[in-house]
Amino acid sequence: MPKMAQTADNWETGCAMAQMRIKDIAAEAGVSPATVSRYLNNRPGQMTEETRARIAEVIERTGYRPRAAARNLRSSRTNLIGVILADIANPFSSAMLEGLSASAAARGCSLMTAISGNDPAKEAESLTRLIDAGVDGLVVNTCGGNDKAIAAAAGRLPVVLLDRDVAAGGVDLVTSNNRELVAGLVDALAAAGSERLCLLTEASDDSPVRRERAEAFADELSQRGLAGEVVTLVDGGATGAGRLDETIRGYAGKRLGLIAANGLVFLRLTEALAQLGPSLPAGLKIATFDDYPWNHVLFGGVTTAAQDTLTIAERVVERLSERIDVVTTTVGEAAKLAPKRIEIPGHIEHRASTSR
Amino acid sequence: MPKMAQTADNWETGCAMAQMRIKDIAAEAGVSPATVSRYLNNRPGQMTEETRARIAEVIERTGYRPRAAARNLRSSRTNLIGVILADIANPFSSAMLEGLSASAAARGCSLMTAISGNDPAKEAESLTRLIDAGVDGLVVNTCGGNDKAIAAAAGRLPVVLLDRDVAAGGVDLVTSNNRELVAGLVDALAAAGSERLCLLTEASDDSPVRRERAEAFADELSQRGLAGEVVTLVDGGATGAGRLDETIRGYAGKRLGLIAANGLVFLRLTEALAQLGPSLPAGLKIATFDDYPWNHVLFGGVTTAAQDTLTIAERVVERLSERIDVVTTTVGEAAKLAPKRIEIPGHIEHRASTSR
DNA sequence: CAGCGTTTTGCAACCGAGTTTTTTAAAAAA
DNA sequence: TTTTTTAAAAAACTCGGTTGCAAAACGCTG
Repeated sequence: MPKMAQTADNWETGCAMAQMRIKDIAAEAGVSPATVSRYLNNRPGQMTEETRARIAEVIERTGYRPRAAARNLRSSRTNLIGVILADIANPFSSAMLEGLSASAAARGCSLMTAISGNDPAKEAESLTRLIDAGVDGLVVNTCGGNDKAIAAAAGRLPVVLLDRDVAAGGVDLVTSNNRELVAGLVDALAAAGSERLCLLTEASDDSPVRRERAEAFADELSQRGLAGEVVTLVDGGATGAGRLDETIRGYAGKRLGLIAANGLVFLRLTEALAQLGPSLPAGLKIATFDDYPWNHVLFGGVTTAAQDTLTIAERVVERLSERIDVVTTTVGEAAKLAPKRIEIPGHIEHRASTSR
Repeated sequence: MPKMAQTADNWETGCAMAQMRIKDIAAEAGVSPATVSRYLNNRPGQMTEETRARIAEVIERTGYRPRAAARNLRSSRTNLIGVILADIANPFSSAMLEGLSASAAARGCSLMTAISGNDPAKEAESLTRLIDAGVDGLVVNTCGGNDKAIAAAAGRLPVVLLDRDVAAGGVDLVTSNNRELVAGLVDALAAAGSERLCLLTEASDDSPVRRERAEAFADELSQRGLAGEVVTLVDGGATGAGRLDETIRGYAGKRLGLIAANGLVFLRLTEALAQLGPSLPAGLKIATFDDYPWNHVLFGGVTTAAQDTLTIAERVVERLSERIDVVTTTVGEAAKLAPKRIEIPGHIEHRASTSR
């Protein structure tokens, strides 16, 4: 029987024994560190079943775990995915984080997260901090204002954008099919009898997503020959409530249909409508983006454009993995994968707020 | 002028230049790697102001960043904090994540996050995965069922529990002062004229937090001589709605006051009440834990026990840092810090639902 | 049993920064 | 000018796995 490795036993406490190194395992199993390493990584050179079993036994018994830092240094791979989120308070973001976490874990990766809170400076800082930490790739839900830095990062390591694109393009992007979702909501409102539609937006949101939704909205209206407009409901202070009142009163009794461009706008809309009563004014129909749990409850259920967050997350990680594999497999020059835009279809949850 | 280091320039693209190493910087600045290292870490040996400036210039110009993996290996410190969250959909968790992220960043640390989704198996897996990744410390918002594994982890590296304790104790815990919050809500309802109070709970939630709140509730009632009880509102399916109806009807007109033990329960409560009308039935007062954005909106505003998530997050990171410093500073035996329970006071948001 | 191909295994050189020790140079004192 | 004191920089070794190369062990055939 091979003698106990020096560092394995701690006579003092018996509990907090010193960390074992691969060479300790090797010594105890009577093989070389290289062999243990090959065992741990399933490397080409097959080893005797007997050797394999002996190593397995020692590792099992000692509870040995290889030190990640040493591994990273040699292989320059960390199995870490960096994630930068603009606004974690948004349920879309938290659902996304859960999905990313699961998809990454399924591939043996962990997530390093940073939250910019919609502050470009923080986002830039997170970008460098995560890259410095050595993440293998980055998922960025950008708040805007760092397009150049993000593009530069994408030139240095795999980057996949989440939901929001950068102006110049050229970086992988996974997003919902916003045009279809807008069409779906317009459908629902039109079917509910709305004659004039408003898309309610937020002044501070100048993201590509908002613009895409606004464009799609305008296109849908003209294609169907419907009347309507884009209204900035949320504009810093409480001015929005007045503006909404105006909008609603202006069209009172005229079969108005409202679409909240995101969850925050919907929240404000609800606030404003609450003064009018518990159920919707007669003839008023509403629908919203972002599937908050409260959408089931308010007004007896609000028709919602729901994004398929789980699939989006899965595809993000999948695409990132592709890029990571390419980078580690091929050499510099040939490692160019063409940027790709991936749209994941969402679906419309039809609820009471757009019933006839 | 010192000649360009070999790896610094890339004639091909000019953009993706090879990573520089500390020795390249040293060569270019005409000093030794050790000197650059001392510069980077502000080590004791003072160097000539001129040397310092030259190194700074080269680092600035080349955009050199030390490789974290190499650093980690040598120092066995990663500046990574592992975070395991039970349920990210809960706004408490997402707010906490934002706070932790900010507090950690302020200390130069990044967060590695894992989400258990209230699954003990996933939690256990996350525990080992994060520890294997080499985090300096762990923040755990446990879903339960892993008390032994968590205690064992706490014996190996700094661990601070968030909100939910483990049965055996012995691990640092940061939590809200739930007893005070319960007292505050009872106060608010009593002041609003409620004569009989119900604490509405969720059957599947068997956490120490729920138990603490239930106990505090019972204590408050007996101290004030108020009538009341704990009612399980949410119990898997829709049975809860019926149970609530029963409760409300049973006390109709008797000045009932309801407290939702958490946000999910409150959501179900809202659902059930929605059928009765937009505003609360006469004489019924409600209050809830968990400060969701919707609490401002529903019923004209719902009185809420709000936790001070930012402070909780800050104290968690602070405490974890203390432990990390102790571990890295002192040797094994002396590194025992007594476990500590830190309670952060929250506050009551008084809103329309408990007005007289 | 020699000869040859195949697998298993060990040696030793890494990865890149940090740290201790030694050497060299410069400044101060004699 | 020479010797002593002090500081700055170079060289050498460390951290703990990984990996190219080559030697050793093994199995098979003639």
